[in-house]
This record gives sequence, structure tokens and C-alpha cells, in this order.
Amino acid sequence: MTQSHLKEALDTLKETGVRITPQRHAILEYLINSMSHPTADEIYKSLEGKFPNMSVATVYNNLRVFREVGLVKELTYGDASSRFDFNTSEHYHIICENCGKIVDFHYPGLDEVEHLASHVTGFKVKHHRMEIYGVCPDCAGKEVH
Amino acid sequence: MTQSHLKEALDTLKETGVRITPQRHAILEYLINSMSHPTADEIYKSLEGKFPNMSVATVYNNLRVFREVGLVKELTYGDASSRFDFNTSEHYHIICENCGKIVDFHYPGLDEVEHLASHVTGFKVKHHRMEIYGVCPDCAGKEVH
DNA sequence: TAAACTATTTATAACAATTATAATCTAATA
DNA sequence: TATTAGATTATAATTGTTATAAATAGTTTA
Ligand SMILES: [Mn+2]
Ligand SMILES: [Mn+2]
Ligand SMILES: [Zn+2]
Ligand SMILES: [Zn+2]
Repeated sequence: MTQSHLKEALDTLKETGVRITPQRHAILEYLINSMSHPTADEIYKSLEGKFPNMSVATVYNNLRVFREVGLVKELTYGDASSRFDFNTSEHYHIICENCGKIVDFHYPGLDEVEHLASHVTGFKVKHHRMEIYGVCPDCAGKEVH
Repeated sequence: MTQSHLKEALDTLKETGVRITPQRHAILEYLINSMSHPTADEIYKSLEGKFPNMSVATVYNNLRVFREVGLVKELTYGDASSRFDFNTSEHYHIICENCGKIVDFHYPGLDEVEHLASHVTGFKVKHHRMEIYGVCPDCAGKEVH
């Protein structure tokens, strides 16, 4: 599963003429295997054993490259640092306001809202962003003593 | 209309024991009258004629105070600076990817999505965030030569 | 193959939004 | 009036991210 994701991702890089360097391979591998939504710094730190001389700029640069070819999505939350999501299928996120956990969930696209917004504002709609905030089961459990 | 909004806002401050200083009065007035979604720096610059010595920290501090008592909502968009919305009624935003214009629009709350997300993830849902991205009529017009 | 060119990485400096700190000022209270 | 708490100011610090330039590695051309 993750192997085929990695293979597909490497193919995408080849097709778009982006060189596959050891650093890029490792960042992609980490994104796919982590099954989470790491920050650039988390990726940087987790790879410093393997690449002691890797620059943090390399992580940022390559995440930007991956975003540009559609391999990852960047998730921005206010002041904190961006998180990166290996782009498998369309999905939304629900975020715990207590511990910051981000969980995927699927829901059909919000076509109706997009349509109405376009109608009342005259905008040409491209896409939307939606996420839900709340308290995760772990944190809710801890609240009850 | 804006007068009553200002009056209500000042009442809210009184009720919550927040002193009404000239700076706070001016920031609130600006937020209500601007009918837009200014950044802290825009507010700061627009008031420097009236308050030549006002510190930018004062703007940030007071916007935080206003947010904490529920008078304004902070809108965060990735790397750029936060924008602030005087909190009238619940509404969503549609944003032009070309010029950055932010336009309000109304839509009933997305209760169904919240409910499903809660069901499949076990989260206790608090609220959600949704905005739509596209190209505004002005920018779409310019594209056609 | 050698030379030239291009992409990538590294190290480091710069940037920009925001926050922290400490001193000063203002207003409320005793 | 003296005391206290709250607010503002000026400035420094922080932090995530980007820019820059030199070094390295890979690719293409002669
Ligand atoms: Mn995800
Ligand atoms: Mn608004
Ligand atoms: Zn949690
Ligand atoms: Zn526009």
C-alpha cells in the first residue's frame, strides 16, 4: 500500500522532470509512512539521523516542489507552522482543540454551498476549505476524572 | 446602524470590566466602519494620524482582548497576516485568489457535516471553519481582454 | 571523456508577523 | 493623597519561512 504510493509518487516526479534525490526520497517516504500531518520541522528532525547535514531549507524547498506537482497538500492553521498531508484522496479534517490531533474523515464535496456562494457573490468558484474543531475522544476521556 | 453596533460593543466591554480607552474606542470604530476585514497593520496605519504615538503592540493587544470577549473574529490565512472581522452575525467568506478580496455570504450552518464527523471520529464537535476560494467578478472581468 | 550547463543542497542571513519585557502613564480605589 | 491595577509605549526577542550565494551533483553537449 505505502509502497505503491511511494512508487506512484516517484513516477509523478519523473514525469514532471523533478530529480529524485536521496533527500526527496526520504521526505516522501516519511510523509507516506507517518500517516499523519507533520510539520516541516518534524520531518527535518526525524531525518537528521539519516541526513546529518540536510538543511531545513531543503525540507521547505522540497515540500513546495511536492505541493506544486500535487503530491502533498499544505494545511495552514493560524500562527502555528504549516502541516503537510500526502495527497491520497479528497478528505476533510477534524482537529482536537485540546491536543492538536488531526483526524481525516470523508464527506461528499459541499457543492451546494459552492453553488450558492457563486450565485450570490458572482465569484467564479475554484475550491473550498472546511475543517471541524472539537475535542477528541482521548482528551474528552481525560476531562472526566 | 454602525452607531448601535459601537454602542453595543462598548457596553460589552463595560460588562466584562475592560476599560474603554481612546485607542480601544478608535480601533473598534475603525473595525465597524471599515466594513471590511483589516489586518492589525492596516488598523495601526489608519490610526497613526489620530494616535501618532500608538504602539503596534497596542493594536495586537486590543484585538486579542476584543477576540476574547467575542467582539471580533480572527481570520487566519496561511502565511499572510491575520484579518479581523467585527462579529455581527454568523457568516462565511468567499475569497478571491487573484486580489485577496474577502466577501461575506450567508448560509445555514453545516450541521449535517458536523454530525457525521462527530459520528465517525468520536470527537465532541465544537465548531467548524469553511471558506470558499475563487475569482471575483472584477478580476474575472480583467482576465477577458 | 571533458567541458559546460543545470538542478539541488547547504549554510547562513534576512524577513515579517507577532509576542514579551520593562518602563511609563492613566485611572480607579482606599 | 497614596496605593494599586490596568493600559500604553518603545523596544527587543521569537519563530516560521524565504532569499542568497557558494558548493555539489547530475545531465547534456562538443
Ligand atoms: Mn489528512
Ligand atoms: Mn466577514
Ligand atoms: Zn485531543
Ligand atoms: Zn479579485
